[in-house]
Order: sequence, then C-alpha cells, then structure tokens
Amino acid sequence: MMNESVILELQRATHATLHLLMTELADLDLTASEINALGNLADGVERTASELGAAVGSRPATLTGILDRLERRGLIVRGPRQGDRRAVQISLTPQGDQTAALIRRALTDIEDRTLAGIPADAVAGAGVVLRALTGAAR
Amino acid sequence: MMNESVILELQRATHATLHLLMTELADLDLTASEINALGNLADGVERTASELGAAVGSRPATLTGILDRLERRGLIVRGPRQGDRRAVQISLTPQGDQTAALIRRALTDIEDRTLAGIPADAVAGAGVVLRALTGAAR
DNA sequence: TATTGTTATACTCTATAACTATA
DNA sequence: TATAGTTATAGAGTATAACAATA
Repeated sequence: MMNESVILELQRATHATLHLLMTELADLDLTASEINALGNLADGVERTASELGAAVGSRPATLTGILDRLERRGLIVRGPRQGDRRAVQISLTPQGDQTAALIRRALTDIEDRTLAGIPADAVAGAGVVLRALTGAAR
Repeated sequence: MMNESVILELQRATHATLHLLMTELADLDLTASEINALGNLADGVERTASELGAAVGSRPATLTGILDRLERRGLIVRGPRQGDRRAVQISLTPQGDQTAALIRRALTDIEDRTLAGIPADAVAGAGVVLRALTGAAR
C-alpha cells in the first residue's frame, strides 16, 4: 500500500480533532484558530504576539485578526512588553481564562477518551514525532 | 507543565509541515488543500468525492471548489461512478498523476529527513495515535 | 425519504507586500 | 538596518442551508 504518509495522516487527524473540538465547544461560538490560540494561552504564561503565532502556526497578519476578535469579545488583552516597546504582550482576561480552561478540559477529555486503549509509549512516540515534524520547518 | 496537549502539538506540526511542503512545491502553484487532495489520490485508487472528502478532511461544499480548480488545471477529471449515478468519481489525468508523484516524493523526502534519527517504534506509535484521533470523530 | 454533490452566502484564514514604531 | 506588529488586498477554506438528481 501507499497511503501511509505520516504527514497525510497528520492532516486527517488534525481536521478530525478540530471538527470534534468545535462541535463540543459550539456554545462558545469560537473558530478553530481562536480555540487554538486560547488553548495555547491556557497555561497562564503571557506571550508576545509573535510567540503566540509560532505556537499556533499562524502568520503575524493572520494573528492580528484572531486577536482582534478575541479582544473585542473580552477574552484577551493586548499590553506592552517590558523592555521592548515594539512587542505586544497577550494576556487572558478573567473571562478568557475561564474560557481557556473549558477548552483545556475539552482537549483533555478528547485525548483521554481517544487514547484510552493505547500504550503509553505509543503516545510518547507520537509526541516525539510531532515535535520533530514541527522543528523541521525551521 | 501544561502545554503538552497532543492535539495542540498536532496542530503545530500540521501547520509547520504544510508550510514546508508548500515552500518546497512552490513551483506547482497549488494550495495546501489541493496538494493534500492530490497526495491522497497519488496511489492511483479512484475515489468518489465524498470518499476523498473524508480522506482530506474537507466538507462536500469545500471539496467542490478544490476539485473545480484541479479540474480546470487539467489535473483531475470528474466522471460517473458505476452503479450509483449520484456519485462523482475522481480520477487523476496523466498530468495529475505526474504532479501527484512529485507531491509524494516531497512528502517522503520531508518525512525521511525529519524522522531520520527517530526510533521506528516511535514512528509506529505516532501512526497508531494519529489513526485513533482520526477515528474518534466518527 | 435519504444520500451525493453543487450552489449560494457570509465569514474566517492565508500569503504577500507596504507601512508604522521601535530597536 | 532589522524587527514587531498592523493594515490592505485578493484568493482560498469553512459552515450552513437550500437545491437537483438519484437511490
């Protein structure tokens, strides 16, 4: 057989999980990219726009629109970055923090449910492969 | 730490590899979704539009546009499906087959290069996890 | 009645390039 | 000069719903 490209499987899995995530979180009325951004911010670590862009895989120009909507809805705030006045620091508002926690819980739920019967070393291997593929683009 | 969600890593890896792939195949002047569709068709197996949609993770309405462009460029052909006249059979033209082979080679190159130092069982584990995540959405 | 695929609409994502402000 | 982020533009992806043809 031929259809075993990891990258093609990667894209299938991304589409499938993203769709599942948006269905479960439909009440939040957020797009996939907005969910992705909040999911990355959920750890409470403040990031500059470019750092967040690297984490979510969006270009600066794309991220501007995503952040515009999240800010307009009161989920994040743009502020100054100490020591570099060109950079924009992104922080969650209390409401954004609450929403991000819901997203984190949905992510964990889906992962727990999906990977229940799968050996821990397979999951660990997946992490290694995903990070290698992510790193390859630099 | 908190930022170790497999799904978030999945999205990062997808963005990164897709970007890399489009850069390497810039000469083809194809979008990510078009590359994805041709990459899935590269095995020479004919598929209906809905089967291809499931493989690439696109909805029917989205796929229509993707197929429109691929057909206009002479890379695929839409034909009838034996036994079900509602369905549309997608086949590669000779030119499409050639393009699909280039995509396959680029995919293989990236994967070989990226996963060179990674143990085979980690790669196998990644496959298991990716298929589990893909299957969870059903 | 249900399914396959297309069309229509509105919105979001994307790439690119030009721009402002800081460094 | 280089970097961080925004703006502008055009094209592509997305969800949704309505539709035609076929099952």
